[in-house]
Amino acid sequence: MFEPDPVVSIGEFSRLTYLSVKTLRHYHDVGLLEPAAIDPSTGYRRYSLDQVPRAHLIRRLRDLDMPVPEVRAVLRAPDDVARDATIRSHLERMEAELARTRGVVASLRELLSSAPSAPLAVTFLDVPVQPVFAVRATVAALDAGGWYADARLLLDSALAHVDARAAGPHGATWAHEYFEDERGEVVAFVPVPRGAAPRARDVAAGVESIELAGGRFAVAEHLGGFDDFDRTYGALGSHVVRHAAGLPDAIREVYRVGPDGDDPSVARTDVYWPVRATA
Amino acid sequence: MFEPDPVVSIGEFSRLTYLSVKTLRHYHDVGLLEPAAIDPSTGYRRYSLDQVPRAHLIRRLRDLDMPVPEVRAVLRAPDDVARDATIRSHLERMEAELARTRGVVASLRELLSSAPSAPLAVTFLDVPVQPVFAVRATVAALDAGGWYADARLLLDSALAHVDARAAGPHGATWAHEYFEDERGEVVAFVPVPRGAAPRARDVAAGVESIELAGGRFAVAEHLGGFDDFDRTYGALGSHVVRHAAGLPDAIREVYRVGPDGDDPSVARTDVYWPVRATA
DNA sequence: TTCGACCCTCCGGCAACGGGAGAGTCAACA
DNA sequence: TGTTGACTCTCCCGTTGCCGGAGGGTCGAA
Repeated sequence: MFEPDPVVSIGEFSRLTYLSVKTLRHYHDVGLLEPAAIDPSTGYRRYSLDQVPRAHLIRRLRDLDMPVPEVRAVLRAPDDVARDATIRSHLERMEAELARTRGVVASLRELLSSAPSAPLAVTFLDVPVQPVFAVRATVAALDAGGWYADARLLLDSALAHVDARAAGPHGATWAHEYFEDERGEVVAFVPVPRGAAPRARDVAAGVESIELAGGRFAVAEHLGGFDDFDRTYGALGSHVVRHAAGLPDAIREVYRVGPDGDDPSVARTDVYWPVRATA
Repeated sequence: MFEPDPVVSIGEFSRLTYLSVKTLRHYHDVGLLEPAAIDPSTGYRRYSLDQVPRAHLIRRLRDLDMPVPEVRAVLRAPDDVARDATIRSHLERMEAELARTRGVVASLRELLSSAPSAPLAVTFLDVPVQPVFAVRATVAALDAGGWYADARLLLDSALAHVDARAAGPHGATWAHEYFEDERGEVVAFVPVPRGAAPRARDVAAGVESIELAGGRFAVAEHLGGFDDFDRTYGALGSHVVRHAAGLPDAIREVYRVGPDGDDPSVARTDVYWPVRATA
């Protein structure tokens, strides 16, 4: 007694799955959920009842804004381990996004609290050439956080193997295109004593030994996390526009005090904005 | 000594605001942030430094996914009260969204927990005609929650004024198009004793006195909140496909036990799926 | 003058569908 | 056996908030 699973029309399947007819057709087009059969003469889609659970899974994943290609990966996962890994990584991204959102909300409140934003203290400094270990890449703004964390690990590792202390706090330079296109060259660096050279294997991993150019900079201290960086940039850049002439060189940040675990409010960053040397 | 605020090029303004050049041009197009001046011969945009704080505010609101028209409303708000109201309502929507997401995650875990989902108990019932007070509307799936809450208030108010008890728990019928197009006619109802009639003023508010058609239904009980409704529908509908013939009439839900505040797990809903009467 | 960096305006594309037109199909009732 | 009326099909375009790129003008310092 073999009883095949009955098939239903797209409208009926829609009621069984809470997916709209349009959506079902779309999932067919993109290969997420192929009908069990298609009438060759009329083109009518026929869905089998055993496709219902699969549709329910798709619905949940899509409700969590998982991108369609990823949903496809989950559905095609060879085993539960691979499947759960994909799902978990998506949930982690959602967590990260939530944390970011919380930061932005806090920063928004701050901005609206009408504390007339203490006028930023800006000083002009002539900075000498600085030997550093550096890791360089063209990075999109969205990836910058993760990329910098990796780069920093590389730098620390290189540093640990040359029997020298860092000659100052970590930092990074950010090219103009990074701001204008949300993607540009970034150089993560850590100052080293003159003459220090990384091991060949660190060089192979991407660590360079270079010198940061010296010159004149307008400098301001940024307090707190990344969500408020724009305010310091705005104030510092405005100051430069008013009182000096900017240069097309990369902006430099020096992370004197990092965030304390989850609390970004203790962070201290010096922002160096390159300006024309006064004659 | 009047010193006008300096103006800067779009690229420089981009650095002051952390907004990409493309984005700034886009905000110009959609009227979010008009440059302070435009060179009539070259078309070059010039931004004034005093536009920086406004740009920062826009950035934060957009980072919270506030739609552009709403951002515009915030910027044009006549006073801080109106402005904060718009922002608060957006934050509330984000909270609601977050709650929904949590529900979906829980429901996803449940689905994946491989508890082989106890086979749903389905019974067939012949239901008599039922007089009800009803509120009727064509509703989109996204608005259904809020709409039903309002409708229920109307029904309860109508009921309170006719000196009659409800003759059964609240419920609603959902037309086929509601599932197929994510938008369709919904009738919220509460059973009343035969002969009860609402006040004229409740009628004016949208309350009708009608009779729900009787007939044969496949009935199953759904446990818990809305995020899992698709599973009950899937199981119930599949059962109908296998053992009866469905009808194009609206599906009926009876909310026997509602969610307990934030806890949807105690809710009990009977789902009535119309089927052809057995001859 | 000349070069490279900067700026302009289109035009097209993205994700994941929804709306709607125009036309073919199906099933139940008369 | 028609004849509805509900159902389904395939395009094609629109949505939101930008990004990428082409093709071409502008600016400023050497």
